[in-house]
Amino acid sequence: MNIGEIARRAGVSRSTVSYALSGKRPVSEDTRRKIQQVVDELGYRPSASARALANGRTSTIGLVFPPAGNHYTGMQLDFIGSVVEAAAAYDYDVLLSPSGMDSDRSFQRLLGERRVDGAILMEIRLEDDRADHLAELDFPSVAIGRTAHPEGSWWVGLDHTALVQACVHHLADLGHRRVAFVNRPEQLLRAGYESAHRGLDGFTKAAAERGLTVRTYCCGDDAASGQGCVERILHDDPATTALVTLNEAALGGLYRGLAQAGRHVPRDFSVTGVVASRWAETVTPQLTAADVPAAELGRLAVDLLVERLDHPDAPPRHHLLTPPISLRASTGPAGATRSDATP
Amino acid sequence: MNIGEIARRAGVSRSTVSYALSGKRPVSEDTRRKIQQVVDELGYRPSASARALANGRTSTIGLVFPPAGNHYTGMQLDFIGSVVEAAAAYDYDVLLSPSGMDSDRSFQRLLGERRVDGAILMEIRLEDDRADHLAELDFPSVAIGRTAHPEGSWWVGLDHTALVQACVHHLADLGHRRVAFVNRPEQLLRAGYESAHRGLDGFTKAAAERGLTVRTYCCGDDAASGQGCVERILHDDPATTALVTLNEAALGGLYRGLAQAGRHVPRDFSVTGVVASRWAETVTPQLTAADVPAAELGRLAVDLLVERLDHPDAPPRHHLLTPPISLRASTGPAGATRSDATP
DNA sequence: GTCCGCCATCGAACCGGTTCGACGAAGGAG
DNA sequence: CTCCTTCGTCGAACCGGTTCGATGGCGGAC
Repeated sequence: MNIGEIARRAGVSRSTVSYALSGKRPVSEDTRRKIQQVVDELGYRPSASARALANGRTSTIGLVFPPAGNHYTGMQLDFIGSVVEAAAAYDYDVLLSPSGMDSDRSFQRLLGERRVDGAILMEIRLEDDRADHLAELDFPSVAIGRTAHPEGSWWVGLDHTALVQACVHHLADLGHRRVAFVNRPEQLLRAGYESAHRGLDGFTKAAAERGLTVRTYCCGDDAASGQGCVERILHDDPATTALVTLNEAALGGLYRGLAQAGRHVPRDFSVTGVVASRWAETVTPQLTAADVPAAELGRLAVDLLVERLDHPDAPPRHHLLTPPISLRASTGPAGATRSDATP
Repeated sequence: MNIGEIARRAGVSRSTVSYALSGKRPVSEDTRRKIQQVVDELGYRPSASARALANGRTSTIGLVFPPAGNHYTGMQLDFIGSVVEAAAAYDYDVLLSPSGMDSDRSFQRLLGERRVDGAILMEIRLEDDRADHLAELDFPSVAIGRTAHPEGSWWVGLDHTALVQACVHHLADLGHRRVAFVNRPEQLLRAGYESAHRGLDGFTKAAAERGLTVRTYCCGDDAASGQGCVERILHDDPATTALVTLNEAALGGLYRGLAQAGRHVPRDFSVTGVVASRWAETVTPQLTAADVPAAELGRLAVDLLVERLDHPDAPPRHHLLTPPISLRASTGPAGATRSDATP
């Protein structure tokens, strides 16, 4: 079942078989047919390991994501799916690598043992040692998200700052004056996760611009935390009439918390944020939100990585996406009937 | 940066380096130290491709899941995460393969090109050509789910029949007499997806046992379909007071449909089913459901696969899980106030 | 002092492909 | 008829590890 066996049965040399299959040198029509026939007969496929060893490319890309400790969110799922699909279109396989730190064993495997030709990094931090490490080695990679200093590197990302700003302006336009921000978990914020930081920046900036009274919260990635977070918000400032969130996984909990506090969405309270559309459509009322185009980001990341692999000297490229807010049903004008507004 | 370089710098032969690092033959303490020092200095790591070629094992397992066309559900995400994590603990990498059919290009890559040592199959069908193909080749694999004839093969799975039966009995015990079943999409049922079939069987069987009046529905994997499905249910039989579902992704839509029809959960209408706990807890009221232990299934699948790889002649093993129903807040006694019950 | 055995190390072959340089036959130009 | 190309094919080297059999040096037993 190796190339020598094919060569013998076809009555030619191993190199001829190789050339016939790769087309890298001309082979006479007769021999080509003969070889192809033997190959088809035996169902021969060249060994990926041998090929990788010989030409130094594995035809595999690594997808590096954080360890499972914190739950995966729906966004991450969509990324993974679209990356795999896009990679398959370019004839690349995808190797999953759960990796937190730079010194990580799994990360070392990918790079040190040369298991992959390139890597896609998820869940980028503003100061990201994995990204720094890859840049240092000049290892082909594309980040999903951008670090504090993205110059000279390849990435695709969402303009979280602008997105959250748009959410705040949307609420301010509706007349909301007291707004809360529900961020990702505190440990992620402290670790420097890009979306958490830039989202928070955008929130603070836009709130200042519009002269809003705001509070910001961190919230665990699950329903119970979301519910608790709403309780904190309404306890800290019962006059709050709206919130903006980046936290997809807490969304259901946020809604539950509001319902239990007797706040009707959107009549008494508006909710918006940055969330993948399939999750925005799951809650009732459906969430008015900047839809995260996770699948598109995944596809673009693969496009960029393949370009970088094909042209090692190409100048860095990136894509910064700013999807519009999809108006659904979770936001409305402030100052409608609210029980505790008229004591 | 290859083993020859290490050997030269340490003043020994390549084989000695190999033995020093693998420990497969004794090496004097002095040489071992010298070699280790050079290795550390240069940060040497043996090439995975070369090693795979030499000893015929890639230290990689393939995770085969259906193409992205149909959305991924939360369950699948949890599987992927836990499989990757469990595999890492055994020093295996995970290669993702989107694969529908047996003749699939991607599937051929995995097997034909020997990219992986073994495979884990997700989304098993009762008659599954991928599973048959693997069994025929005697290729080490573990299925998540079991085919119609699982004898002699390795698998982990959920007893969907028993789980759905438990749901039906729970509803019947509460006095519900007219119950609907919301299954996965019709195309998946027709394709023979195991969970859809066994779940339906369990539903039909238990309903007959308890003498219930039932209807069964297929429902797309998204919120809009769920909402539409509830409309169909209430149109077909307005006296329906409960439903059982396997369809995680439609859950939010089911709730919305009920709310829009003026049915309060759980006062007017009970909802239950088989759903991962994190999703059951997202909706309000939280779903009483048999919690799918996706992470545990993933881990067990890896355990079994590794065992099979280590002991090629071991007899087939499997794990059939039947998690209990978690009582939450979405079911209640039938026959409470219902507007259209008293015209 | 000689012989035996063990331990540590080495050299060579092998895994299964790719690729380069060379070589022989056929065909065209002179 | 010879010379020079061109085309198709072959053999050998190489990618970077692993593994087997062989070899050399040393110490202990007699």
